[in-house]
Amino acid sequence: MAKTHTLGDLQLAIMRVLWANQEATVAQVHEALYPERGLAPTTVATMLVKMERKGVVQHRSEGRRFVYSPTVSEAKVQRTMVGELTERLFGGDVTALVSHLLSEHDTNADELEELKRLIAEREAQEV
Amino acid sequence: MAKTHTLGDLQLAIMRVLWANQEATVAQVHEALYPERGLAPTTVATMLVKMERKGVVQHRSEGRRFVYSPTVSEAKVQRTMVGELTERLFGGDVTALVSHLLSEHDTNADELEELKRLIAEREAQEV
DNA sequence: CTGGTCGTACTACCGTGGTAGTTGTAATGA
DNA sequence: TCATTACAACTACCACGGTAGTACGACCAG
Repeated sequence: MAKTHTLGDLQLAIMRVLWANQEATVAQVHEALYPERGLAPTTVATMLVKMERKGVVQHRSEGRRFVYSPTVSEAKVQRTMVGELTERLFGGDVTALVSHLLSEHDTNADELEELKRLIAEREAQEV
Repeated sequence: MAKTHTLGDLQLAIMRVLWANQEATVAQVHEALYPERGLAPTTVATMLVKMERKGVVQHRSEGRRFVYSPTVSEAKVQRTMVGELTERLFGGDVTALVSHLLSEHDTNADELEELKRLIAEREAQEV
């Protein structure tokens, strides 16, 4: 059931604005997204209503305006969505996903260094 | 608008059957998926029609039956979908995705070893 | 007081994934 | 030959992401 926290493209764009600002009015979100997307303000408002119904944002009234804030963290959304994709595409095998990233995405030397560092860091914690 | 190669859950399940068997009839796909999903045969057939319209499978007639085969590779679909997710969720930063995997997904020691091996392998090619 | 503007509420529409019933036809078996 | 069955074709729905117009109430400027 809990299809929760799987967001579409626009929804993620809106969340990014909210995550970056803690909270924002419809107008502010619209303003932030307009340059790349050129959406109508009502589109953003409608989407926010849908997102609230779904439980990923909430709002409070400030005068006539609604101030929206996220109710889920970026990390949680990432966890859910990456987990779902890993499950669907790699049968839940995380190393298969990383392996894929290494072979298909042309990872450069710097990135490889960075990855080694991340793993070493992780190993340190592990103990 | 090449939104191509972004597949839903059932579509991926169907593709996995086709990838595993090179080709399959509707009945064979249905048979393969029935245990976990309990779908009607017509559901599979309808989905295959939609997938063909979308260009990810093709079919040839064999007597009265249709034999479907994939027109895109698993690697290509993975590349597209992982790429999209990476873009949407991590602004295209692959190391951010891996970092996320390491911190949120509880990666065990064996997996870490495996990852180091993969990176070393990759580094060897790099030179 | 009154007209425009700001901003939410409501409604609508399209595309697509997912699910399946109904129908028509062709093959098959009694 | 005729009934049953196996299949594909067609049609229909729902949910949801995305997009936006219209309507209505509040608020501000003359």
